[in-house]
Amino acid sequence: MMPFGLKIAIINRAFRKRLDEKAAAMGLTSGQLRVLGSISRLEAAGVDEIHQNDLEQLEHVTHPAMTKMLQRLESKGFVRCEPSAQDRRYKKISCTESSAGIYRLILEQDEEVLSELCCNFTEEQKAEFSRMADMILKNIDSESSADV
Amino acid sequence: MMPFGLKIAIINRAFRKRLDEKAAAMGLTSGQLRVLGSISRLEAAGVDEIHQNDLEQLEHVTHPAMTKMLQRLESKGFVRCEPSAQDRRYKKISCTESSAGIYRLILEQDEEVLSELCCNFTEEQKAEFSRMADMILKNIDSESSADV
DNA sequence: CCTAATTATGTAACTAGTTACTTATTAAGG
DNA sequence: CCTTAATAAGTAACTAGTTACATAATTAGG
Repeated sequence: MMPFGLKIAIINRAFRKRLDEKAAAMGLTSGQLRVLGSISRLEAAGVDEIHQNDLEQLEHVTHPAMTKMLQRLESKGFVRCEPSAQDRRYKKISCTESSAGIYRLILEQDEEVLSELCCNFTEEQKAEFSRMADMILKNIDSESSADV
Repeated sequence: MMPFGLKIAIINRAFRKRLDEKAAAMGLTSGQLRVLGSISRLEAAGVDEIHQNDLEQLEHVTHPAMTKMLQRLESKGFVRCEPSAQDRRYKKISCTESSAGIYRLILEQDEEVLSELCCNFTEEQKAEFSRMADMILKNIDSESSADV
């Protein structure tokens, strides 16, 4: 039997690959699209100032990973980074005009790829699968916030 | 709602992180452990000569990724690579004594991590989740083998 | 107040993945 | 046979992640 670690790695790679193909049309990678989506989501939620830290916690990535990701996105002109006025340690992050309406597109393409991978699922199975993924995420979140 | 691409990326990172902690005790990373497991699995299945190509197809990774992975594993002394006698293009790969009994350990630790992540699942839910992952893998496999 | 701890971010060096290109060996056709 | 195709593996340059360490700004204690 194939270990679960290998299964999830393969599924993750397959998802990324399919999304990369769609993202390339916008001059982006799947990872950049994902981060851009997270920024848009926080903006839509009404967060006044988005900081690098917020994105790291949301995506469960380390500081250096997000530092470099934002540097790439900034150099491509998709996000803007400016020092926060209140606390100069913080970096205030925002989407530029280039990435303004991109969020809906991201969600659409994400849903398309999921449907491709789950093409032999019933609607009920797809919903159940999504619920189970959320249960795992809840465990991961509670554990990482518990290590105070 | 969080896009599925982000969900699976987070779950994959969480799985890798937990497995990395266990693998570190053996001087390995989770990725190296995973590949070592795949080699052991092919050996146990009675494949006479394991080639780099076989591992790439099994793990759905590109040639250069596996080339470097095997170079790292070889330099650490966990695998042996020798040119095949039949066809000198092929590289014959085998586990060394250092990694002989490691397969059972890999499966145990994989199961442990899965149980941690699915701690709020019933046994039935865990089995159902595994079945669904297999269904997705089947789609991925059939698609990649169809592009002849 | 001023030092010390905390916190946000940055940098270096590494593992792990990608695409694109090169090399070497075998297989196939004229 | 001998050239050409196909195939296995390697290399270069990049994205994306990790740990460990450095830097700068704010917060807290004495």
